[in-house]
Amino acid sequence: MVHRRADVVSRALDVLDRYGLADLTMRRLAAELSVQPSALYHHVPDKQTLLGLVADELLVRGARPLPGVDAPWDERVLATCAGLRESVLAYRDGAELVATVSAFGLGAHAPYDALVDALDTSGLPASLVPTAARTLLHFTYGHAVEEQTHLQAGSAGAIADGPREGSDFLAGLTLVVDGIRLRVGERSLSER
Amino acid sequence: MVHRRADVVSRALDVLDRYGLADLTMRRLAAELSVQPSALYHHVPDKQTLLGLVADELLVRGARPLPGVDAPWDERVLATCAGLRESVLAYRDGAELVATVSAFGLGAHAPYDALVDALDTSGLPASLVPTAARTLLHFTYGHAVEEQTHLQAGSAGAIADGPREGSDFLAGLTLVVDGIRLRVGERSLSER
DNA sequence: ACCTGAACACCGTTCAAGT
DNA sequence: ACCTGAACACCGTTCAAGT
Repeated sequence: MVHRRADVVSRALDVLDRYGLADLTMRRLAAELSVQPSALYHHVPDKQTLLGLVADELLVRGARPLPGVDAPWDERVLATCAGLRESVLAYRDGAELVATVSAFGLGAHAPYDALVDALDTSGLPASLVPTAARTLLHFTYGHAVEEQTHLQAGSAGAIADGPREGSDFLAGLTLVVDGIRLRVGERSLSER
Repeated sequence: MVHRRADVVSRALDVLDRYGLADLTMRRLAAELSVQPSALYHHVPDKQTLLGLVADELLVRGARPLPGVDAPWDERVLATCAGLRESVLAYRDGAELVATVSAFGLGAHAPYDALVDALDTSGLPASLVPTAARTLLHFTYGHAVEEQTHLQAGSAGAIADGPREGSDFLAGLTLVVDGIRLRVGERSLSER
């Protein structure tokens, strides 16, 4: 059976969703493709790179139409973070995968770029835009990883824990970066 | 050579700092203690638990005197987050270890408890205190992991990247949780 | 171009047995 | 109580060789 890189990546995403990140091994993936483990290295240089590609594929599949560039900046920011959260929660261990890949710079650059793009029209000084974008990603990933950990623990019965409010995501979140208020969800931005 | 659990944990922390999280293996640690890998299971049920103990030991060693309970709540919050950041940055891969352990509920409960404690005196409605505490931890861990990734990449020469501003941590950060402003560094807290 | 087969250098964990 | 020795069931990756 002959495969291409895209087959390997989409099959890997499938394995991730069905068995989890810990079971997404090169050997498991190879077996799933009815191929020897070594054959994977014809399509991908190493596992690290593969995970980056899987994260990007996950994000592409979860992508929804975002507000246009003419929309208010805070709507764009909120839609980007909320969409990101929805995308990573849609796949088993998706939050951990994307957060890891992002931290190591192996992929998942699109959300950062989208945030920078939206923040560029916010009136926030350009020098603070990267910090603000990273702060929003920190919160979004951190929150999503925790949500997913508890959601999955609940369904697997691994951790016995109280129920979880799931709807507080970015609810009225305001970040102030160096004295600049950056409110998400209400479009206010005031200095000092 | 006879060991106790404390010896295993502190040696593990030593291996973490010298060789990194990826090289903190049961076999490596055993070799470091001049013992067979199986001997470790006399002191610790599994690796997961060990990592939790190592994270807690790291936090204990990095602990500094915090403002007392009579101090302003925002000073206490800021000191907790800043101290947490300092502690995890002081050990190689410390941020990743503590963040992971914390996400999986295997340890590192002290910072969360300290934040809840401080926020209890902030005037924030009690029902929002857990969310606020988790939000602050998300930001602190996310920021620290990213700082450390880039710091270590720079010193190892693995990733070539621009220089990094290191002093923007919690600088004027305000979080608004459900309409309640929670400003850190200036002790304001206003509703709506 | 795509894959096999075999090997290398590792993992975490278990368990009977020793002192 | 603390540890050894040996095994089990895995890893990621390389590389010569096949079609």
